Amino acid sequence: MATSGQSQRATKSGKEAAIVERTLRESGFRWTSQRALIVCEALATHDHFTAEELLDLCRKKDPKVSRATVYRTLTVLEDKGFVEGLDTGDGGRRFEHVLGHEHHDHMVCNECEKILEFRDDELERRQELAAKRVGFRIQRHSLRLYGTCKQCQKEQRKK
Amino acid sequence: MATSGQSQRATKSGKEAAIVERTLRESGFRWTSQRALIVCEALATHDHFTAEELLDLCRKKDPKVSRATVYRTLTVLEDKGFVEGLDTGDGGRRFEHVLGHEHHDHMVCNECEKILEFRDDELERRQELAAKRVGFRIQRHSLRLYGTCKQCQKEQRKK
DNA sequence: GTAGGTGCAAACCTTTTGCAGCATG
DNA sequence: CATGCTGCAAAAGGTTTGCACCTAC
Repeated sequence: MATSGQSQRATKSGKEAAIVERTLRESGFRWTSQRALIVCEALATHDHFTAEELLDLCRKKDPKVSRATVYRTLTVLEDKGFVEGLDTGDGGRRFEHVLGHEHHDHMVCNECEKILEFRDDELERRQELAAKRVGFRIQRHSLRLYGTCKQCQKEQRKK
Repeated sequence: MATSGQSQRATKSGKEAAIVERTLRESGFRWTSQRALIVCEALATHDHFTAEELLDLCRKKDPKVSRATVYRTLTVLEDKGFVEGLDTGDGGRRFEHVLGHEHHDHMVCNECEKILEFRDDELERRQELAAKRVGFRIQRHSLRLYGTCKQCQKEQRKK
């Protein structure tokens, strides 16, 4: 039951799961049914999910997946770069899958908690430049703008 | 015992503490000896401190300050913009005081945990621009570059 | 005098860990 | 069949909260 295909159709996320499988196997990890399920759910979610939410998703399909396994798998996925953790600023953490997504940054609405994604090449370039100036080698970065989204601004004006 | 001066000399951080005092009073908060102490220690620290470290600093001067009060005061200071919280990426949080500092961003070395500060006006401008494009109003932002600092790169090369 | 603030301890939440049993390679 | 992985429950951080007492205004 630990084959790559599972019952999923040959969708984009099916292909992506296969990439994860291959990479983990090549790194000496075993490919278990739990990992297949967790990876599948993580890739299928287009939201920014918490560990707990991912656990819930997995338990809908297999009620006995343990919290510890979800955490352990998330760690592996993060190490291998398939998933990226974002601090939400209030002590919490959310994850997003990276596979098949271009790099982007985030705007977090303080009112509705919505997360908007954006990208600006010039921003990326300036960061590289700033790092180069002091001889710092960037491995990854995190840019988050906190504020109020368009919709919530409108609602505030109504009051 | 809740006067603004305390025993501190009329230093920069003395003046700054007075600003915090005035602002909090004007917002309807009471100025207590505990808050004076916590603010004083937070302003005097030039490092990026954790809540626990701040508690320790405070307890050196008054051993009975409670952890809860430090947390509650940090929340107020953060709300009022005197202090800024940074997620360290590993689930922890550190704070830095903002008063008298220009805004800056951070590079975090994964090897030695050192935090370098930098600033780039063009970066700030591009962020504003990106926000404007989607009608987002920025309240604050957080940009962190994770990687390896100059020194640690050297040491890696030695090996 | 009365909010609001404080200290204490317990509660909370998220994440990690020890261990015995199980499944993969 | 050996090692790595899982599930469970307990432990470990870090932060928040309920409550009785205290203190600034």
